[in-house]
Amino acid sequence: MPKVGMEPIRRQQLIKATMAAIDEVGLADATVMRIARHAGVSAGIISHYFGGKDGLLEATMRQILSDLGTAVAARRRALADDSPRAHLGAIIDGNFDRSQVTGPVAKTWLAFWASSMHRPTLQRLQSVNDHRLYSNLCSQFRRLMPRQEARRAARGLAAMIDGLWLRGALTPEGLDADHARRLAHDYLDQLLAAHPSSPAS
Amino acid sequence: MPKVGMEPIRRQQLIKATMAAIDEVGLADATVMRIARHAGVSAGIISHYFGGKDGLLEATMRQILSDLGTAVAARRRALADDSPRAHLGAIIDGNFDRSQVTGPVAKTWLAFWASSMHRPTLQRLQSVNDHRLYSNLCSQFRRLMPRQEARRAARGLAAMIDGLWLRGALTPEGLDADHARRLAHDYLDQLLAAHPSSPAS
DNA sequence: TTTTATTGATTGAACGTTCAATAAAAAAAT
DNA sequence: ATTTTTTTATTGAACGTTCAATCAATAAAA
Repeated sequence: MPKVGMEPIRRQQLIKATMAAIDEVGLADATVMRIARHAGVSAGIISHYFGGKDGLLEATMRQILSDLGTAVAARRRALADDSPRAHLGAIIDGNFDRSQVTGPVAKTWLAFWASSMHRPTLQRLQSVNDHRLYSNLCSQFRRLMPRQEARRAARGLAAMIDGLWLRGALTPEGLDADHARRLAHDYLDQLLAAHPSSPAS
Repeated sequence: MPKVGMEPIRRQQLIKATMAAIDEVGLADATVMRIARHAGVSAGIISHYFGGKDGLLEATMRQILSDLGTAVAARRRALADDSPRAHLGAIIDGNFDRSQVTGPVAKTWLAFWASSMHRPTLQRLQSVNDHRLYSNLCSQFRRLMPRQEARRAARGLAAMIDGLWLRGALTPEGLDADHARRLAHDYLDQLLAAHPSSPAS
């Protein structure tokens, strides 16, 4: 079947296969051969398109982060009003969309999260993403409260989002996105309730 | 140096060395030889005392969970009053003690968390521990609100605790336990504020 | 002298990477 | 249109490395 212009197709195939393999047996046992089998290709092709296993893993993490960023940005762009609460709500919803919070993506994300502690490349990606979330939250809270408090609120909401999502990834039944979203929104309401310019929702 | 009664000493040594190795290079690169070197012994001894690498990893996770349980239980026993708020506060504080939230323990915990998704033995340990936390939280909230709401509150607080801790494990500077504790307590206050029999703190 | 604790070289399995060989499509030539 | 040539995509066996586990040998206490 070799045709011209296979590169983007194969890259996408292999990234998806990587998530499937990690979902199936975990990052530690996601060998190149298992990933290749998921994609229906041979093991050698991975080095050809990604320079090696590490390149594929990095590309996979990039894909997940990029999907997440897209989901958040789309919801913020579609916002009716420009209030801080609306933006913060959109950020929450975007984080619980996460281009399907479905099993494979969630487990892959957590696996990368853990291994980003010791792989500089992944750590950089994770750190950039993390800073973006924090800074987005912070600048919205900043419109309603002094800097110090805004920082606290941002840290709290970020922790809540990550915590809900982490627990979702670990429970065998998977994340109940609606339930998680509701808890996060409730927390957001409580954070805003103590401050003046927040209309009762 | 071989003496009689080395077993408990070596076991403790090796468990500590396991955390040190995971802190240093991550679970994936924590080989038996590296762990043994950290403990100042040979690689073969691991199989002798733990039956193999898996046995050592399981024992290490058990140790962490047991330390956590001890920290929480101690604070609850030392409580002055028996109010739900006091118990919940003690649970929070115990979780942010975690027998030192210091680097090695925190990173080891997160590493196990991630790999518990695919190792049945670790998953069982993690699940038992998780259920204990949730059920403790739930029964205290239950004293102040109807079951449905108590469940929600317990889920929310558990997520907040895990989220704060997770973020702490990932930031290079490590977890700021005081700050995390304060955020969790604030959230707890907000959860309780909406309900009758909670005196203003 | 017996028992207990420990070592470290060895073994076999598993892994990622490489690369010569191959197969299929595209392009060029007839 | 058909054949030939070139290009692109892919394979899978071979290689070197790394790891966990084993076990005969050893060393120190009892």
